[in-house]
Amino acid sequence: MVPRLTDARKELRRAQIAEAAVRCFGRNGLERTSIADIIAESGLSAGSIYAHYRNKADLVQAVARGDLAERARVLGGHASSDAPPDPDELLARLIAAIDPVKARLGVQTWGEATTNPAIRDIVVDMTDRMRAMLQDCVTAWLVKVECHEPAEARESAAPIAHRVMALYQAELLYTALESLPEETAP
Amino acid sequence: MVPRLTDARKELRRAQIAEAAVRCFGRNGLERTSIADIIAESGLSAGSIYAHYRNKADLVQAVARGDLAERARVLGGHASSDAPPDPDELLARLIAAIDPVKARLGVQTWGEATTNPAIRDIVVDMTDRMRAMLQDCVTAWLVKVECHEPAEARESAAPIAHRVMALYQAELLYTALESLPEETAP
DNA sequence: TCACAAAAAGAATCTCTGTTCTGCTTGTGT
DNA sequence: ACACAAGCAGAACAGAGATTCTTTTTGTGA
Repeated sequence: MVPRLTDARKELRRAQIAEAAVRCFGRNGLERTSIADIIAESGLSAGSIYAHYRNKADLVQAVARGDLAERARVLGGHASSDAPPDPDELLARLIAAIDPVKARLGVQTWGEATTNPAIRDIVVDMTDRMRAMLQDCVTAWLVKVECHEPAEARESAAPIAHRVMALYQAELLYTALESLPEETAP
Repeated sequence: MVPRLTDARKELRRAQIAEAAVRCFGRNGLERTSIADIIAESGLSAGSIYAHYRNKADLVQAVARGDLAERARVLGGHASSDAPPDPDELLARLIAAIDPVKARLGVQTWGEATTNPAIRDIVVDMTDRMRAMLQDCVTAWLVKVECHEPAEARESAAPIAHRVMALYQAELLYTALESLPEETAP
């Protein structure tokens, strides 16, 4: 009993594959991206990809999870600053941080979620989590800046957070629709 | 030179095929629906389908166009009543009219639009048109109920319409995510 | 440095799907 | 009522795509 790729190395390969997949998905969509495309984009081979992901669905799932997690991370960063921004400012910051490629991937993920239970669970879970973070942020603003009572602030924050979330998602959609995917090299 | 299907009959067949396609798409998604699925759902045959639509992309396009057109029609009906509703009421009415199957199809269409220029154009065009209708409605409300000057009302209506649109689209997304597609019969 | 199992490459496979082709059937103008 | 082109069914085809299998390479613990 001896050799196996170190876990760090293994994770690196997974990331390499996932990143290539993100580029392909952003360019051609989840379903129109073939394994061959990902092979070309990553510079790896079929065997290698299947050694790291059980199948394409597994890869798509990992990519979707990663994308949403990153978006949540960015949101967390902008939301939990010392001086809580007002809701308009919060929304403006979130919108400013939107990346077109990720926006396309996100919207594709929504489409996939409508018929794919695994993806649906990921999207719903992440959306709920992000909304909760927004609510925290708005609550902090209500308490610190608007001098609300903490008890009641949390309640009033909920519908505001809901709206910020909705407006952010709509903006994600518009960004996705406005940006054209870059062509693949000839 | 003699016989050809009357135009009405031809349109009927197209509709029959399109409706079957809508059911399939709502259940399995745009890309995971095969022509065989649509054949089974419609009770027609490959030959017949290809006699009425040039290919699958053409059918998808027609379905997307039809779905968006219907949504615009519904919006038009709710928007252009004698007593213009205030924006909250307008939004509530739009949301109440959402059908889960159509919501799923709509979200799938967004996903497809991110990488398919033909679909993208349809979505963008229809979105703009719907936003304009909302703006008309909000303008009417500002003038008739809030007693604004018509000249300035149109301008102030724009951002309100934009927000109503965004909140409506977000709700479409939530409906699509919450509703599970019904299983196909065993 | 060595031994060897895991990992990677790339060919091979096998299924699935869009589209076309071949006749039979049906609706329409006369 | 009839003739005949269009409509339609269903088999056939071609191609693409996911996944697996075989062989070569590579990284790790001793």
